[in-house]
Amino acid sequence: MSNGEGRRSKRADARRNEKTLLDAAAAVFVTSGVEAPVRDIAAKAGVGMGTIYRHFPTRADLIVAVYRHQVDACAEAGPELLASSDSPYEALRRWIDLFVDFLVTKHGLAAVLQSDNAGFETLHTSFLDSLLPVCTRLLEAAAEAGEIRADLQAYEVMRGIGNLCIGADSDPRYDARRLVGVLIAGLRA
Amino acid sequence: MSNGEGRRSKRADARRNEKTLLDAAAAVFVTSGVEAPVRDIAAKAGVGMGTIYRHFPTRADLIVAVYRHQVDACAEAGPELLASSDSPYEALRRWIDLFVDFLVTKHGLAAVLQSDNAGFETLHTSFLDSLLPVCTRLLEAAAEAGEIRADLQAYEVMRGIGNLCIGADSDPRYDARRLVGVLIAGLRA
Amino acid sequence: MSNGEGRRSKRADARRNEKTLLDAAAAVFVTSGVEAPVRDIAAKAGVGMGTIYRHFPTRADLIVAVYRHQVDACAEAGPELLASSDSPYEALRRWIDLFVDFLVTKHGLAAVLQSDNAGFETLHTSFLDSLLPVCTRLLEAAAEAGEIRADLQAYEVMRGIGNLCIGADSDPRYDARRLVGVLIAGLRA
Amino acid sequence: MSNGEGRRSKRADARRNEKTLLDAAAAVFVTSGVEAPVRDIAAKAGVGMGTIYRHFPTRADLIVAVYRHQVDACAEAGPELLASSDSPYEALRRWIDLFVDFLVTKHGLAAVLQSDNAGFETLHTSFLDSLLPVCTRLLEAAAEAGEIRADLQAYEVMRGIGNLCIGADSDPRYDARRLVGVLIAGLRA
DNA sequence: CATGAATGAGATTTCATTCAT
DNA sequence: CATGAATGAAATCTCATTCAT
Repeated sequence: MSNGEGRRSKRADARRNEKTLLDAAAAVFVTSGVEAPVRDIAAKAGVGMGTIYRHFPTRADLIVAVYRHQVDACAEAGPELLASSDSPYEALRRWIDLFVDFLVTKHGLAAVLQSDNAGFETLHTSFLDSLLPVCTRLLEAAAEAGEIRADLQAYEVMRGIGNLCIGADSDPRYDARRLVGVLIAGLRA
Repeated sequence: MSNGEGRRSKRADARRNEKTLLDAAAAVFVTSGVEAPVRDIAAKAGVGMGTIYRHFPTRADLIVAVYRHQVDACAEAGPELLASSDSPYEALRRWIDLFVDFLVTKHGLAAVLQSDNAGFETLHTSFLDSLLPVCTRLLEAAAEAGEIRADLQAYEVMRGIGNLCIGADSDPRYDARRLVGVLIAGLRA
Repeated sequence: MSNGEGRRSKRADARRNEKTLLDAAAAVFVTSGVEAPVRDIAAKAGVGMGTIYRHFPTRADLIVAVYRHQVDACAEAGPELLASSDSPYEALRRWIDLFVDFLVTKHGLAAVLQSDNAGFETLHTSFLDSLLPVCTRLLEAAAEAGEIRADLQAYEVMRGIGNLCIGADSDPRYDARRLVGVLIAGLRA
Repeated sequence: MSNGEGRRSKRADARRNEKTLLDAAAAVFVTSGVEAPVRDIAAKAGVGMGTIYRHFPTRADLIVAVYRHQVDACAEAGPELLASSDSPYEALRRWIDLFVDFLVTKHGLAAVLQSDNAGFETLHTSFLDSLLPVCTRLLEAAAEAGEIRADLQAYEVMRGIGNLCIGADSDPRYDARRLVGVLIAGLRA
């Protein structure tokens, strides 16, 4: 085996390894929530705990990586929805649906997103960096079209939606989607 | 000292002590949240941990006791507001303001209120028992007056409001009161 | 009420009180064993825990008092059995039956009787003071009659019997009476 | 270092550590009994408490491991004694000597062996699984040879012996070996 | 003298994080 | 670079014993 190939295969290995890790973490997050013991995730991935820590020094790093694709997809959907919807408000509504669908299926994610625990600062920031501009854009468009009030920051709206999604999966009497619908209705001018 | 007085003075003592406990717990809850270690609360009160357990066997019992008065006051304010407000919707709005004021000043309370942890079941139940009938009454009045949609359960509304209050005290960019206002606006028919 | 009467009735009260205590302790010992929490005994007696401690400073004192009558009765039965039995060995056998009957019906008593815990020293001593002379007498009589070996101390025999009774009530596969029978059979010359 | 070696050396390390643990536990058991606090055992071994729990999730697991070798040796000695002794009864007697020697030197072991505490169920079972068949075999052989009565179960006999050994080490006036001798003598037909 | 509230040591158990192999 | 054993701080809860009322 040549050095070049060796190096390349190592990189490939590392990528595969990281993929395994993220899949395992995602699976454990579904059943045990995003605060599941590191040991459980490592076990699911079939690696040592040290490997998790090497790739993702903090839990926030791991969570960010696990949901990176879905968050990016959500961010990217914003402009498309704005272009394809009948109105900015409709685009906003549909985009928020996407965001809510994402959140309510992630056991415990909404909860850590608003956690004031210092360790989750990164997570908070990362999600907001991706989504806040999109949400801002949609809110501005709807506000400019006179469809909604103009005095609300995207940060507040997203945070509110995030909060409404907390614990949505463990209580059949509570329908986060419906309440978010009420909130969005409340934005109307 | 007669037996009667003796017994009474002991009870008075215990009551005084319980007051100390509740004050200490309230204080610790403010700084460390309602999930603060029992040891910390005991230390703050200047009592042994056993004393906490004697008075409040579970953490839920303690939290309920700490906030009992405020919850009751909130519950009692409902009918009064309904009688004194210009409209049922206005009464609802003002009552919810009270509820939100209560929640946002209780570090971590909103979070445990929606926790699916079995230990907090009592807490959950206790709060709902007091407040749900009041909220139901206000929602029905407003719905009957045609001011709001009639398809939302009080449970959902209260839970939504509770969720919006989570973490409200640790983030200056997030104003739970304002968002709850948006939610209430969204109830309009 | 005269002083004399007052004093006498107080003594009567104290006696009644102590009787209540012992009955309650006996009852709790039956269900929870002789190491039951002091609180439980006090509750059963309808008195404060301090009252228990006043009358019986150590647990051993309480246990001794609870079983005083039965131990005395057992001690007194010795000479009678010796007089009325066909042989000293037969008297010994029947006396040990009494002792075993006493022990196996006292949940946990046999266990604390051999405990090396300093607190139970009194208990140990008290029981032995009453019963050892009786047992010694019976063993000597049987030994002198040539029915059993003469090299065993009463202390050892009683302790052995006590040990064989440990846990006899919680295991249907173990019959302490039968094993004690084997032990007594083993004493034969 | 190859993977194979790396893995093997790690296991060797863990084994060494486990040995340290067992030695420490054995030492603490001698001085403080088999119910010594986990913290004490960890301290003696110079490890964290978590290490104990990792290797031996329950106290019963630890006790079983500490005495595994001796119990096995005792079990294995049974057939040998049967083959090498002058009579089955003699083999039984000598085997029971081994068992008693084992028990009386284990502070508190005999006591937990008959404890009805659920946590010690495993311990109880483990010991019986090893020793009961051996004892049964010896009793049957002696019974068939007409040397002892045939109506006693090995369980009862072992339990009785175990009981006789309780507290044997803390009382110079009590010689468990001698009393067990009496019990065994009592088995004679 | 009786009460029972209060004390607080002590035991168990979990899990994030480190680091020797 | 990976492993997972080890660490040990934290938190909970119990109950014998004391002592203010």
